Amino acid sequence: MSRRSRGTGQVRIEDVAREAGVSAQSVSRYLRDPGRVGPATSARICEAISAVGYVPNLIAGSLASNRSHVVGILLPTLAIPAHAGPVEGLAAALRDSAYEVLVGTTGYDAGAEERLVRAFVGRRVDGLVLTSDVLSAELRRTLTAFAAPVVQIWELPSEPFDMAVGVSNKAVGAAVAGHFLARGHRLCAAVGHAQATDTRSAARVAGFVETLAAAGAPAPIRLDVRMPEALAQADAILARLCAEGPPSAVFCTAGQLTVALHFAARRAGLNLPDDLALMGLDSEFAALVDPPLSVVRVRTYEFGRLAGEMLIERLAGRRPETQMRDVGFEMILRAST
Amino acid sequence: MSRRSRGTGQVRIEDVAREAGVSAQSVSRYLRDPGRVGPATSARICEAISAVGYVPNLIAGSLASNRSHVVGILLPTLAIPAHAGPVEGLAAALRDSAYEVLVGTTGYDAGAEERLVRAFVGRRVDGLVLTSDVLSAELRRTLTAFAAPVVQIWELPSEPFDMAVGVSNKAVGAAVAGHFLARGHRLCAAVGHAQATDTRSAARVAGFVETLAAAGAPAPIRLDVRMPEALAQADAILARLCAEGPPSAVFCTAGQLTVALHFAARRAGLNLPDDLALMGLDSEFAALVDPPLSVVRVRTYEFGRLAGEMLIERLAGRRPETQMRDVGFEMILRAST
DNA sequence: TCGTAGCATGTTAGCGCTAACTTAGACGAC
DNA sequence: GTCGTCTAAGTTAGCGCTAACATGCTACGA
Repeated sequence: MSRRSRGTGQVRIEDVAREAGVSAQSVSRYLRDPGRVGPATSARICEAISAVGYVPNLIAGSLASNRSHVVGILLPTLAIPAHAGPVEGLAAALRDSAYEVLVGTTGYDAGAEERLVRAFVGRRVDGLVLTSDVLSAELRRTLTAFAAPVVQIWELPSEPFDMAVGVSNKAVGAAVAGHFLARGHRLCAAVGHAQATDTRSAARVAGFVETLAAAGAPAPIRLDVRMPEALAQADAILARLCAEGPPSAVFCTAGQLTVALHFAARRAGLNLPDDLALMGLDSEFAALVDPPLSVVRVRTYEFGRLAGEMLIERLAGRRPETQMRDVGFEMILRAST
Repeated sequence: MSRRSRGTGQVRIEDVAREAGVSAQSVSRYLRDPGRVGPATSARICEAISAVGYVPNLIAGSLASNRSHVVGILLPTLAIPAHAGPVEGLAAALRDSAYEVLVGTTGYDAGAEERLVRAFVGRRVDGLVLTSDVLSAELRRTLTAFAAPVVQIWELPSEPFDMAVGVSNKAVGAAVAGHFLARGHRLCAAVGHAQATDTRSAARVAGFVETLAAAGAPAPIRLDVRMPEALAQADAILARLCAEGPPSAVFCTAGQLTVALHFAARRAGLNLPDDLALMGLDSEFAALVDPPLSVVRVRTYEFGRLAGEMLIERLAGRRPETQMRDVGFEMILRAST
């Protein structure tokens, strides 16, 4: 069974080679591309591997080949399905390529992001997926020196570092504003995310505000909330909005809070959409509540999947035809607006 | 700035050593434990590092020290917050320990699990967190040979491989059944998860069924559904349950489906809890719907956090006092039951 | 004065693998 | 027969770091 040697006591490639009566290099070749060794050798190596119970040491391989076969992804949190989506997409895209996914969560903290990028660079990841559209000068310097492919996801940065996959969050906000205007709303409200590093939420609100202004509507009521605490305070948030207006339509970019506001509005005796129109980003329950919620759907899984594909292209030495991909969004209009 | 050498063109520890006028070993010592070099040397090394822009190659370090400083975690999917929780918890527990988290999603596929474990073993992870309570003989063999600490999370296995953090899913089901019985329900229903490898959902249903049987209640109606597709078919699922009973109480262990069933029941004109009692696992919306849902809360974040702590203990050469930790659960009784 | 203990630092020898080069042999064109 | 070409395999020399051992120095009690 397991044939030990000195050192760390691991079964090494040389143990396989000895067992099969070939050189270590042939075993190495067999493992990375079986077609490059003869059929008889191939068979003997295959047998030898299971005979000695060999599991290649990918760390040693990484050092020798200068390829870690690991891709890193940084995101604010995994607790929100919209952020977990890209990780799933990335893992799916890399599944058949012998790449593994290293995950770092920043908790919306820019300092944590820089620390994690340094840790990932230290591990010599072959590619990096970031959830920030603006990078500090320090970070750009680190990444430039590192020279690995980088994909920024979620937003389409005005100054992309390398590649990007995302959506124009500003366009999302503008589309919602356009929809509200078309329905005849004038005084609107926007509920955003209070995390300063969540530039995506800020961009959606900005697009919303600008479009209303351009149409001559009054400036919308604005409120920024902290998630997930705000979920339990939906009644108070709704009351604050109404106290300043009340608005006839609310755009909520803070994830699940939209559904919570829906319940709060019903508890307050408001009829949707006549007393209040409500729209937000997609969530699992948006279609289930009564009346069902109009939403903007952004396919975040695709962010990760496409990022993975672009990284693979680059790591294979090819240059993807597009460096910046807009996944777009979908307005799903239901009874709440 | 960057001082290149031959080879891969990276800045190496030796470049720092030359710049600081010390040996490479001193730089290595400084990096891992600054207290082990003299203060003057320390200062010169620190300057030299930023002067040459050095980022240690952790891959080379791993090979030499036989410690990867990476921990792997395997889970069925990240799309469900209950499964993303442990990853966050693990990352949080490891944050200050210079360990990174390698994530693998199996999609409830046992084959994928074995593949991923092999890939993680190949990367020589220092520890492993698994979301399975039963391991195949093949897997046990691989892990035994690998000899790294392993924590199984979610369920408390009858035959733990090494360490475990979880909850007795059977006790969860039993507690819900007990609650239903105490409220006078006789004919109940259990909606579970159709994925064969989701033994956690199966255990909850089993505990539920056994407790009802022990109390002499009729065998509950049982239904297994596929998630997340079932979310959109809540009306049909409710209709099927009612056609076979109707039951007076439903225990739904399939995540978010409980909330969807709640809406379906209201659409069907049923009053909760008089016409139908409904209870499930916790979700963000359970408290928000009307009437609010009774739930069982399981702190999955703690699974990951405690698993991380136990791994750190073991990796530091200590033996955690308990090898198996029951995080327990909480029954939150609201108006739906 | 010596011995030895303790600390800071240097030297040596790999960790397990693969890139790059080398060799051996088969085959066919001329 | 000679040469070049091709394929399959072996040989050599690291990848960048750290464990383990070696060295040199200072301090201090007997």
